[in-house]
Amino acid sequence: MTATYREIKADILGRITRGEWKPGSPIPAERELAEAYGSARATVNRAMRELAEDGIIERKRKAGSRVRLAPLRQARFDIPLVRREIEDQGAAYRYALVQSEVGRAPDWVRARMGLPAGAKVRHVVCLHFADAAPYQHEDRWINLAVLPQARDADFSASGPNEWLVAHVPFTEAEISISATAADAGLAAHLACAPGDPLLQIERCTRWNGRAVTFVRLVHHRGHRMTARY
Amino acid sequence: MTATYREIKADILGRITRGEWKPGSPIPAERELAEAYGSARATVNRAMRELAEDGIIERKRKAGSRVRLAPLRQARFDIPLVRREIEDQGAAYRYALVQSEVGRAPDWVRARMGLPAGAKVRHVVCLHFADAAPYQHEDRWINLAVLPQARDADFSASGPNEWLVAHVPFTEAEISISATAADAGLAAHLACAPGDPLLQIERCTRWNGRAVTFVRLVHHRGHRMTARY
DNA sequence: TCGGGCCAAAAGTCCAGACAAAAGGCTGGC
DNA sequence: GCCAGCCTTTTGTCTGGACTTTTGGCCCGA
Repeated sequence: MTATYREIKADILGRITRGEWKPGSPIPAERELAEAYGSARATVNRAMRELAEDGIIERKRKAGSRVRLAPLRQARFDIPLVRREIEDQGAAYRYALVQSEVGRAPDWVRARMGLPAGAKVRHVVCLHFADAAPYQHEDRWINLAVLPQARDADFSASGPNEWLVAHVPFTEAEISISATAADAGLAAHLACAPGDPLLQIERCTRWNGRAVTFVRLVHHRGHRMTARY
Repeated sequence: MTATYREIKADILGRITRGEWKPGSPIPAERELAEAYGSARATVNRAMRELAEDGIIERKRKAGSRVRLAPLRQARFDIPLVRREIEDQGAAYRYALVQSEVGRAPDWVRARMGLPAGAKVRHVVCLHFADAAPYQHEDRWINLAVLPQARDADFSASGPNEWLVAHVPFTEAEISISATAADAGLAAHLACAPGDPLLQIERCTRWNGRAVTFVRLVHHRGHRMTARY
């Protein structure tokens, strides 16, 4: 036999999608499957583990594996750099700095980032264009207590995200997606009408538990994020 | 030594986040790491493989592993059943059917689902409440050519999603997120003002390449999807 | 200098066996 | 009947070894 873990995974998935093994019903134990496929248990284990990661099956020691009842499905959205995102669509990327200043963080930013009163931040507003059309409005706050070098960084030619990936090691982040209405400023920058519904992504990045940067990305009218699973 | 793959993964990740191994720079080969950690190469392999899946490092045969330059980060959003989503928030779930009919799919739905002209569909509109507040507006189209049993299913007491997970085996799906403005009907159902920005999720589910169902989920004003990575 | 072909290095996979860790279920005492 | 504690099943992980596949880099010839 000598089935690869990919073949085993595909075969099991096939039995599930064809309805051979129904939601809630148990799947044979690893030993049995290993014998059936003529491979080592480790190989079956890898196939099953990946199916569990994909949210297709549930596994419990002693109780065995079963097809998930409620398909707790998860969509993976890639979050590339805006430049990449735009260039991958075959459009020309252009960047424009709108505003840049250093000062004390306003209360709502302090609350979001968990900063102490009077914390110094660098505030940058900029725009990302795909060809001639505005694509994304970026409103970024950088915690100068963690990243003092950001005070003097030059964001006139390229965006703060590109500077950040080059200067900050890997971090944790919390990301949230919502809908917002264009105010006058956003409408002017994104070439839409005030009140238009826009997709907004907010991300707060932390390093060793301290907030490094908070960014609010508002996309052009009609933008959609797509994923497959 | 006898390090577990979790410990190895955490240690490598630590070296990366601490900046010890910088973006773009190479990571020692599996053999070397295995020796350093005093474990088998398979164990190191698993740690590295997961780091690659998480988008932290890049791996290539012969070339070795290196810390990713552009952190192609991916956010995972769980998409549970609405009932679960609401009950997990500690609110009481309530369901209400608004409209249900069988007929020919309008053109825009046919285009979205890839159906032939004149295809018969069941169209269901319903609402999901968290406690007394409207939470989500569901506009669903079910392809009766694939699921003829859906013609006579009773959606007056519980939503079509619950019926579907019980009657359809696992499927592929395409999901997309965008912002939309409330029209008069949505405003009335979701207790918001016309024109309010609302978060909209559209999902088209396929089985063996044929569209099973297309659903448009519009959330209450202010809803946000959150993920961590 | 350029290109093709070969080689070796690195990741990718697999195996057979072992032990670890949950956790369902049984049994016996109350 | 109920509960605690043990037993056993099942998954989770690890080992040391092997073979496979990919591919960067070297060598050599044109």
